[in-house]
Amino acid sequence: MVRAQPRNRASPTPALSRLDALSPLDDRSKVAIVDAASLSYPVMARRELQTENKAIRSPLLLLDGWAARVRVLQDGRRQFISFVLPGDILGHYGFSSPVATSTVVTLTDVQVCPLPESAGFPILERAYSISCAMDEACLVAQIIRLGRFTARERILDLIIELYERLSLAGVADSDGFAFPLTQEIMADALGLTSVHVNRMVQQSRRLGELCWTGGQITLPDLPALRRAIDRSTTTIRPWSASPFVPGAR
Amino acid sequence: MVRAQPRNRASPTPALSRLDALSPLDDRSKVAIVDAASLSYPVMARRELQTENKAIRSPLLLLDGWAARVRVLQDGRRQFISFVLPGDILGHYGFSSPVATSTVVTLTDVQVCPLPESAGFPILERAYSISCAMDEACLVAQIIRLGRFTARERILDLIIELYERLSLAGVADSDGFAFPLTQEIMADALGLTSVHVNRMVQQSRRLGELCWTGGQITLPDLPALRRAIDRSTTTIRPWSASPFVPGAR
DNA sequence: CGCTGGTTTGATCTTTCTCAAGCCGTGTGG
DNA sequence: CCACACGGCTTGAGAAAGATCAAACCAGCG
Repeated sequence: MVRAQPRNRASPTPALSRLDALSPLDDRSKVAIVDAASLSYPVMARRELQTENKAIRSPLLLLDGWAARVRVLQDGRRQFISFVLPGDILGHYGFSSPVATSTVVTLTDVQVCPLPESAGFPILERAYSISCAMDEACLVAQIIRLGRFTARERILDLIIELYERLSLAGVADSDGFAFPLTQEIMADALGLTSVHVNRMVQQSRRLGELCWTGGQITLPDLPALRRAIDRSTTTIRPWSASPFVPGAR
Repeated sequence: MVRAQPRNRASPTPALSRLDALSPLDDRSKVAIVDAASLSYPVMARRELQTENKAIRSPLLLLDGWAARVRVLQDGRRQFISFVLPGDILGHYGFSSPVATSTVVTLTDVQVCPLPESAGFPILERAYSISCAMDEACLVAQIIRLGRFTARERILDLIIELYERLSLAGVADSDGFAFPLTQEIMADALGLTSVHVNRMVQQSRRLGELCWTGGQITLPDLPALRRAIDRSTTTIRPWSASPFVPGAR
């Protein structure tokens, strides 16, 4: 059966690459993703994909572009909660909750498609479940940044996280990646002002740890950066680092 | 069949109360909880219930006492990620991850028991799933606090959240509740120093919005507080509060 | 050419941290 | 019964990180 091919159909590659990296997919799952991607449609920047407390139309798969979970306080203060990158899942909460827990806005023009149903696809289900665990890990990372990192650490740590997530989706190469965030958005993600973000970024540029121009970022020495910042979710530390050591800061 | 009754067995009531409030339980589920509670055992304060990157022995149900998810950086900075209260579930991640994503320490002496299996209990499964969604909502709330709230707002907002969660488990009454956290722990949860927490708490006491003595807290005018702080996860706001209003802070 | 959105810079102010000491209640061993 | 050690709370003075306000700059674009 020949399916009509919509022009401008988004590539399923980032989603395939990411989900497959999280948990190896079988052919059936891959076909499901490719099929879903053929139903992709574009959404312009600055549109709400999901609105807090409103029903979720259907869980989505982001195929291309960037989005973010955000909350805006009554007095206008804005906090970006997390970023949604190509290959990420949106609005899929185990099996409860027909209601969105937060607003999701597009930061760039994006391509989305309905998320393939996982019922009866244990392999796909597993991938979704791991994706969900990753989301949680990102929230935790965000808490650590906001709670205990300095401005400079916050900025670099977030950039590294985004870089690593983009790599998973195969949309970053070792010598740089497209970075569509403005300094103001960074500020509202990191609990800072854009002025301060700017000054810290400049400092990092001067130190040669960060090249950021024209929506492109390169990290000249990623391993060194990872060491400088405490990016050690995966590190096992000795007893001395017990949560109850006194004199900690 | 008469089961031997261990002395000092913890009450299943908070867990029952909380889970039933999240999603009404049937008798079968209640029996499962009560049975599990009969297997409860005590753990002293300042012990690790779960260690980051170590295998999870088995998912747990906290029956009594307080615990917290925490991360400690190499240089000793400590961040409490979230608090675990009576009736809360621990180490249950959909069906993936045999590995703990963060360390959980007891803050007081606690009583825990193995979490009843939910396989084949759709009703229990649903309650767990909602509990899990609540956990996520708490992480998001924590991000908002750390990112965009002032010190005073952070403190009051966290106290209100804990009060509301304790109410769900039925272990808080309108005129106050037991509050075992030290100001230092509050500080490490809120990204502040204990000195500053102390000063802000005193200010709130002077203003009469908070009574906190001897491990007991009362909130004389909760509705007013909720209004003063932006605690409006549940509020639907008009278009003007779009994530992209300019001039926001 | 003149907007527009984003970045950069400077000067000043505020919040929060740091360090250091004192206080207070509780429990413990002499 | 007292001394004192301990954990947690309180207070003060000075320092630093980050916010605020305001203006200039700069590139892309209609």
